[in-house]
Amino acid sequence: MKTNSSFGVWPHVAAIIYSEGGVFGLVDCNSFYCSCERLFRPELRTRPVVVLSNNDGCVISRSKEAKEFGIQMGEPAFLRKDFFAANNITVFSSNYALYGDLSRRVMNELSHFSPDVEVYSIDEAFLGFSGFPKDTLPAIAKRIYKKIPKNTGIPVSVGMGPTKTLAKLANHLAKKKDEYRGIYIIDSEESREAALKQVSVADIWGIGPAYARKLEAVGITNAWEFAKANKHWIRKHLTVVGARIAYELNSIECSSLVTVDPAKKTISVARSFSSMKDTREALEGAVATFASAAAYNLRKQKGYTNLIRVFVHTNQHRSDLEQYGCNTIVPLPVQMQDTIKIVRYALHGLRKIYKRGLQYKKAGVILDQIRLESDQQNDLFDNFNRDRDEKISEAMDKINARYGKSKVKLAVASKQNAWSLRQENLSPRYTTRWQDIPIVLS
DNA sequence: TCTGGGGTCCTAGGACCC
DNA sequence: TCTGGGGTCCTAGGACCC
Repeated sequence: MKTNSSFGVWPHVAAIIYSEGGVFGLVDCNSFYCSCERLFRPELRTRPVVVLSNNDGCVISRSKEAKEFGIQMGEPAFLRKDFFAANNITVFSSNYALYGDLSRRVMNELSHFSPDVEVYSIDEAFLGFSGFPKDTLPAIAKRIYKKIPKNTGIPVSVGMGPTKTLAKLANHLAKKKDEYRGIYIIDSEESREAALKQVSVADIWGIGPAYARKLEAVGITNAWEFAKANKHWIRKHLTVVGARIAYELNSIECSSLVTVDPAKKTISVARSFSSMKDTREALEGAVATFASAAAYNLRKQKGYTNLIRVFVHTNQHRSDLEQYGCNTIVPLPVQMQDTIKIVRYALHGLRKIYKRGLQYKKAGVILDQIRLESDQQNDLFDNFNRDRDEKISEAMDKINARYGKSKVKLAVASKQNAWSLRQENLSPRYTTRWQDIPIVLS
């Protein structure tokens, strides 16, 4: 490919560089899940706290105090059980109903600071500040830093910069270095250089362990060196993804704000079982339940799936047991969205891969090739009663919305409680369940 | 006994079409 | 002797994110 631009093989970059320079903010909640739990347990405010993943499997959130104990992200909880007890570290099972609700409150507060908010994940958002006078940014950052904890109880860090990657990097510094007191703003060449020199390549947004290893192997260790490195080398070894990151670190915008959440292209539901399962019936119960949940999410975004994947595998951490893992693709004759058909095809897939006599630890269902309703093509030879099955799903959704999740489900999804989660330290749903709302005594 | 879950994007290669 | 080539779609695998 040959172009006239001096950007050679990156014409898309040439197109972007001449657009107006923006300003982005990244607001990130500190130890989000731990902060949510502490909100209703004020006595824990200065105590070490950790939150565990589904099934109480591994550590997924740590308070500052817990990090100081050397507890790592992703550590298996059972290895640390005694350590937690010995050091008086409070442990919570994850409570997504609570975190989701508090996340909505934080995002709502953030929308008061900018008309352009990209909710990037449950605990962070990008804000657009293009057109805001540069000298107002420090005051805005300070207001966000104070207002969010005041109004929601959740502490945050604030980063700002001319690209999303720089805002993210600024946020990283704001959070990691106490001297910045939760705020870092890149608004000059000096502040950009100072920031890049303090961040190692592995901590750049988009650089994972594999890319970091490649960079370190050629002597590139921090973000400043990466930004200055040869772009052809980067393009070749880190693909266009790496090249975009390098440009963004040089204040050249390659990624813009996404303020409407796009429809998902795949929807997956998968769980590890709290204890291993060996019967086909138990796996059928799990797969039917996962397929039902996935189908419900599919209908929520008004999508239709064209292809279902089903997978199962044994416990990979048990070298003493026979290992087996398999996934299968079930192409669908017509696109579909109703629970009854999706469960039927998912179970068909399971029967193809199920092997007798093994101890299964995990299963999952993935709906793939999702298209929007408006794109739907009717198949001339469609011999299903689409109308009937879709009406049943619609009725199930209505009943469940009114009387509670999973009040109505397919019989097969009730087969044995194969996949029930272990949640030994679950907090109440303080904000989303009437019975769990805290009572204040005056 | 016990090791999470849900996504996206990029690339290379094959199938298929005209 | 000479045995196309471009476009699109799909998949698998790898890398990344939270």
